[in-house]
Amino acid sequence: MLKIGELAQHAGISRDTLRFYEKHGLITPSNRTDSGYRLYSKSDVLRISFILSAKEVGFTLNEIHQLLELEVTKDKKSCQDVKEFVDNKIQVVNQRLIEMKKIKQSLKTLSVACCGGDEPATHCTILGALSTN
Amino acid sequence: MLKIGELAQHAGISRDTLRFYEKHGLITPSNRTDSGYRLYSKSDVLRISFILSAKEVGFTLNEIHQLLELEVTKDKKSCQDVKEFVDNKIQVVNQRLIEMKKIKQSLKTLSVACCGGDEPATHCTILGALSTN
DNA sequence: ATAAAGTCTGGAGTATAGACCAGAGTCAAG
DNA sequence: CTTGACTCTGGTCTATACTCCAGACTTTAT
Repeated sequence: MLKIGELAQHAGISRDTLRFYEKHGLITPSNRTDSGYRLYSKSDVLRISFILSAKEVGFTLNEIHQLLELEVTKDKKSCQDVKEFVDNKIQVVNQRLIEMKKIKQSLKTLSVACCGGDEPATHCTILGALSTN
Repeated sequence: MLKIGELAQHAGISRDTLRFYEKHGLITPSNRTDSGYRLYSKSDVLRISFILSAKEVGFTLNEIHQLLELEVTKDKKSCQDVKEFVDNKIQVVNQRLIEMKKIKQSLKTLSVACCGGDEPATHCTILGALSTN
């Protein structure tokens, strides 16, 4: 079990951020010491790592909350509902992947095209790089 | 030349957002009518589309501003500086691509694993899907 | 010619995601 | 057994990226 400072350091975020996530229902420490210190388990660590990945990918904390709440319990929420929600998120991710590859290509063009040559200046701005792709 | 409302509709954003971007130096309409209405050219449209792509990819408006300002003029800013900046952004994009693919895999697992079967419940949450990847 | 729709500037308000601080209690080392 | 590092709660503050007026002017459609 990790104390808040340990988890924070491990995850590369601040203690305040962990408490902030807790206040917004994204994570609750598995235990507390008698004196009230938060104690985080391995699965808490996994959960935090998911939250950070999802954030990096562009999901809001609100969306991440929804993703974490998803549970196909077969009675509470129909499997189909979950599937729809998730498939929708997959579409979003796919769209972002496409955008990301476009941007990456432009950046690469910009990176290699302009150094040490008489490249036309049109390739030497991000917009120039964009329009040649 | 497009008026602000036309460009807004075309780009799928609001007029206010366009004015907001202008205020923050991301774009300036190529022209104005005599009465002061903004007029946007084709290259303005391209610029907006870049801004939106870059935003989707997770860059802040500030970073996008920097990207748009990049110009290898060989005297003002050394080519090497630009290259470093851009290569750094490429690294960021690459990292996000990795995270994105992880998340996508988890979502896919979640999408297919839980409907119509006696799948173990551990596969039916996002964290369950995550840990099996 | 007039009404509706669009645009202008300037400023205030909102949502998100934290960061920071105060005052009090807790723990670990010397 | 005290000192320094850590944690607690509750609250305020900040940056980012919009969003929404208000009041005035312009354009477009009938």
